[in-house]
Amino acid sequence: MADNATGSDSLLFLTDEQLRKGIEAMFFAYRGFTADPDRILEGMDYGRAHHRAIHFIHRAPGMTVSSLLGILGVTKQSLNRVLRTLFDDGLVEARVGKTDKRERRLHLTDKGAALERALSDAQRARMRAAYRAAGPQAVHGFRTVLEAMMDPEMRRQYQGLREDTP
Amino acid sequence: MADNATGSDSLLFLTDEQLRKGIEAMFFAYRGFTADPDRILEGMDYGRAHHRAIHFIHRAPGMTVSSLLGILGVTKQSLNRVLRTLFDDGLVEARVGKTDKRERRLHLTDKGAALERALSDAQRARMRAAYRAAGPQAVHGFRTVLEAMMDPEMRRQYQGLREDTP
DNA sequence: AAACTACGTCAGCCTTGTTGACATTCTAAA
DNA sequence: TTTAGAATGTCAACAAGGCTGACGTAGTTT
Repeated sequence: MADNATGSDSLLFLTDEQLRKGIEAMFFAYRGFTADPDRILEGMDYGRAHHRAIHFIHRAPGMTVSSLLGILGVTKQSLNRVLRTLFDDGLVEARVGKTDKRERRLHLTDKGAALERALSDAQRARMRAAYRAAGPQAVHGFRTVLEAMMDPEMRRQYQGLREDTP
Repeated sequence: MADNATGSDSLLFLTDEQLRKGIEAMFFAYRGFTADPDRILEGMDYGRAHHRAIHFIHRAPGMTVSSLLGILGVTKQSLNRVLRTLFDDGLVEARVGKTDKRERRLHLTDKGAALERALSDAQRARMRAAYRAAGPQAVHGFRTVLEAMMDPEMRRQYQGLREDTP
């Protein structure tokens, strides 16, 4: 439990009203969270789904299609539609697995990495501004609560990603 | 700025790596955030869009269509499709404005309030568990960072809603 | 050889967003 | 008192990005 620093561990932070505020904060903040990348993407032929794929391929290069599927939590048909355009446009390339040739190991091309940078620069800029305004203590709390909100399976994905090159 | 409680206001919390963790935390946590209501809704003819409308009508009864439009940030055509089904199914009713008869003041019916309760009970349960696990300090930080992430306009919506009955 | 796995693909459907155009009713201003 | 504008509803068409179901092709494992 927390360290009761205020002296009033009054549980007032668990009232329905406080919870409602938290719920709405998630709703409004998520809009801000996606707004900047969305603005960059619009006009291109891409959307938020492409952003997510690019993000996670960048994060763990060499990731297989099925592990990306697991992280994104969509069907392979849905992901495939996205990946196909990324292949066709030369943003992502798939290399046949070394030990298991059925696997497609996903990597960003230079072009893909450039777009990734543009998107994540925009998203990080907002995040950085928010972090800076809130301070390190708040950031720690922010992360703690978000982690506690995740489904256990997602929490594993969140914590467990590593360089996916065996 | 923050109160530098740790003695090391090292700005290490602003590294790209820390920001990336925050970004992914938002992504995974938002999935958990919507999962429970989505489960309730599926099988009914409703979706997340209906949930949002119901939530905000509950929160500020008597709200006009255009202010709901402003909060949700969608087009009137899109909202109308949702509202129409809610009217037809008797979850929401529209009362003509007293002073301005062009306005439709939105209210939940008993049936609508019942669904709202089911949805928000589920969503609050997860939120409450997360809050309790994280503790009051963390919750405060959570809210602080989320607020700082919002667009200014959305922040006003977040802070400014009041009983919308003039 | 048979079974299973990883991946791709076709086809069709749904929700929820978008634009554009237009109609109605009511308010407010000239 | 017209007239402009605001609040709302609605029709049509389209797009993104989810979904299911079915099927095919490599490659692996048993």
